[in-house]
Amino acid sequence: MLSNRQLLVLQVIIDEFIQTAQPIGSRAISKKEDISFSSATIRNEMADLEEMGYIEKTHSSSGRVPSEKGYRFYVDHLISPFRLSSDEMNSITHTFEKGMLEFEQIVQSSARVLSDLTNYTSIILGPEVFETKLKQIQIISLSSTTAVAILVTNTGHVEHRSFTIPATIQPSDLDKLVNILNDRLVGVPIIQLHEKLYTEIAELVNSYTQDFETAYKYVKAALFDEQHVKLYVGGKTNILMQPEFKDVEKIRSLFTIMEKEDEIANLLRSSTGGINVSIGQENKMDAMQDCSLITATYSLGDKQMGTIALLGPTRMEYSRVISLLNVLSSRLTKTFHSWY
Amino acid sequence: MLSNRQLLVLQVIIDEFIQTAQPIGSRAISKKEDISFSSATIRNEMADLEEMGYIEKTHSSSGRVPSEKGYRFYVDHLISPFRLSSDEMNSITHTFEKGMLEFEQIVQSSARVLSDLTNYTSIILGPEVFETKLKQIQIISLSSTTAVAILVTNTGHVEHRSFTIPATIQPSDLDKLVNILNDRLVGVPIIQLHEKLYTEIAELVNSYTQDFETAYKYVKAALFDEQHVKLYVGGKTNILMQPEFKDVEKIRSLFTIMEKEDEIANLLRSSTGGINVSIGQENKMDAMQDCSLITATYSLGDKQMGTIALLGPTRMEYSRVISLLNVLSSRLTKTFHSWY
DNA sequence: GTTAGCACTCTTCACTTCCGAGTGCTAAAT
DNA sequence: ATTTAGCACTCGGAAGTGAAGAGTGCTAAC
Repeated sequence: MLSNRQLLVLQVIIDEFIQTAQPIGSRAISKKEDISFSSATIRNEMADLEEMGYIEKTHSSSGRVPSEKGYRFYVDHLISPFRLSSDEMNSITHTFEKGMLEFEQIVQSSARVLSDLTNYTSIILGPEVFETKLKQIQIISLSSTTAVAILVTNTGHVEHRSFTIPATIQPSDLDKLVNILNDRLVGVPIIQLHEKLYTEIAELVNSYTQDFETAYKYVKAALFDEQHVKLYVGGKTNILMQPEFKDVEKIRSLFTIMEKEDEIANLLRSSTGGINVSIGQENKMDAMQDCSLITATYSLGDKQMGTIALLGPTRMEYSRVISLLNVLSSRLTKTFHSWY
Repeated sequence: MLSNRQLLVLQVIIDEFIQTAQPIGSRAISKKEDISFSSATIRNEMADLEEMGYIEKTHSSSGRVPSEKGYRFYVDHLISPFRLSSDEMNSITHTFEKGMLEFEQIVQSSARVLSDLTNYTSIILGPEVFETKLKQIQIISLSSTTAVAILVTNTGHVEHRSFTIPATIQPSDLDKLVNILNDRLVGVPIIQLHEKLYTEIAELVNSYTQDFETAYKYVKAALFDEQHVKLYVGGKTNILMQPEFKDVEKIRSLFTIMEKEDEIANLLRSSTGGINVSIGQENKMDAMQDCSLITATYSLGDKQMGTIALLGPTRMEYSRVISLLNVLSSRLTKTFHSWY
C-alpha cells in the first residue's frame, strides 16, 4: 500500500514529467510548493516507489521517470477531473454550432478540434450502421452499359458505386428491380440487408427472367458487397512534435500502422463504452508500444455508434485529454440523439 | 560547353549518387566499366564540372554530389528513356484491369501503384470537371426538416450533402424545384452550373412563392456552393525511408505541407501538359526545397483533366519515374477516353 | 522519522587524436 | 598537349579523455 506521502510524490513526479518530458530529481520535488520535506526524504520515498515499480531511472544516477505501472496507477487513482478552460469549451461548442447536418462533417470537425486542442493525433471511427435504415435505392444509367447505384440511409449517409451492365439488359428491368428493392428493403436496418437480400429477395428475383437475375447480381455487387469503414484521422503530424518521437524509425512504424485503417478500425471497434485508456505495452499493436491510446464511445440510445480516440506518447496529459473526450463524446451522443 | 568526357563523368556521378546517396570520388569513377581514364584525369574533369556548377563538394576534401543545376542538366539532356521491367508493367496493367468503373477508384489505385513501385509519395489530382455534365439531381427527404440532396454527373461521380429545411416548406415544393433544376440543368457542363444558377434559374425561381425561393436557397447552398478538390496521396510514409529525411524537422514541415490539400491542388493544377520536373529550389513551396516534384497530366480529348505527381528527394530516379508517369498518364487518358 | 552531508555514478559537452577517403597540385610520362 | 603517378594536404567521423553537473544512496546526526 502506498502512504499518502508516496502518493503525493508519485503524483508530482508524473505531473511534472508530463509537462517537461525530463526525469525528475529529488531536489526539484522538494522545492515544490506542496512539498515540505527535504530532498533526502523524497529520495527515500522515491527508492520505495521504484522498488514497487511505479517509477524508473533512465540510468543509475538519473532522476525518476514514471513507469507504465506508474501511469496506470495515476490514471486509475490519481487524476482529478480537469477543468477545461473556457477557450477549450468554446472551440468544441463552436464545432457543433456550424449547423452541419452530416455525420461525416461533424465527425471530421470533431477530429480536427480534438487534435488541435491536444496536439496529439485524433482518430474517430465513424458511426456504425446499427440503427441506420435504408431510405432509398436508386439506379441512374449513364450510358447503355454503365450505371451508378445510390443507396441513401435515414441518417443522410449516401453510398454509391458505378458499375457496368451487359447491353442486353433492359433499362426497364433495372427500373423494375429498383422498385422491388425499394418495396422490400426501405426501412430495413442496414445490418439486416445482407440477410434479406440472400433469402427473400433472391427468391423473388428467381421467378423473373434470366436477364433480370443478371441485373440483380450486378446491382447487389455494386451496392451491398463491400462495406467500408470510415476512419477520420486528425493531426497526424502533431505526434512529430513530441520529443519522444525524435527517432525516424519510430515515426515510420507508427505512420505505417496508421495507414492500416482496417486494423485501427477493429481496434477502436472493440472498445467498450466509457473512457478507456491503453498505456504503452497494454496496446495490442507493436508500433504503439510507446504510445497511449485513449478511447471514448458515442452512442444513440443504448446502441454504441462509434469511437473517438486520441493517440499520443505514454507521457500524455491524461487528465485533460479524458475531460475533452468526455465532453466531445457526450456532445456527439447528444447531437445524434437530437436528430433521430 | 561540356566535352563528351565531361558529360560521361557527370552522368556517372549522378547515376551513382541517385543509387547510393553517397558522395562520389574520382577513384570510384575511374573504376567503372565504361571509364578508361585514371582517377587524376577524372579529378581534373570534376574540378571543371564543379567550376561550372554542375556538381558540388560536401566539404573541402569530399567526393562530389550533383548540384541542382546538375540535376536539371541531367533531366534535360542526359537521361535516356528507361525500360520498365515487365513486373512494373504488369503491376500497372493489373491496376487497370480490375474493371473498376469509377474515377475515384481508378485514380486511387493508380496512386497506390505509383507509390509502391517508386517508394516515393504519389499525389494525384482527381479529374476536374471540365467535360463532365450534370446527369441528375435528386432530393430525398429524411424527416420533416432534413433532406439529402444528391447530384450525379455523366461520369458517375456523385456529390451529396444533407441539409435542414424549415418545416414550413412543402415537400411538393421541393419536388417541383427538383423538376425545374433537372429540366434546365441536365446535360449542362458542371463548370457552367454556377453561371446558369445565378441567371436563368434564379430568375425562374423568383416568379414562384416566397417559400419556394427559400427552398431554392437551401438546395443551392447544399449542392453547389462548395466545390471540393479530390486529392489522392499514396505512400506518405515512403519518403521517410529516404536517407535525406533523417531530420524530424524536415519530415514535419513536409507533412504539414501535405495536409494543406488546397495548396497542393493549386500547385498541381497549374502544371501544363506533358511531363514537368521541378527540382529543389525550383519548387514554389518552401518545405519542398529538398525535394523534386515530377508531374504528368492526363486528359480527355484535348481537355486536361487532372495531374499525377511524384514527390521525392532531389536525388530521385528521374529516368524511371518519368517513364512510369508517362505510362500511367497515358493509361489514364486512354481509359477515360474509352468511357466517353 | 527526518535531514544534512558526502562519496559515488552516470550523462553531457568540449576538446583531442587518429584514420581514411578524397582532393589539388606538380612533375613525369606518353 | 594530354594523361597519369605521386604526394602533401584537408576534412569528417569515430573513439577517447577530462571536467562539470545533476542526481543518487548511504550514513550519521538531529
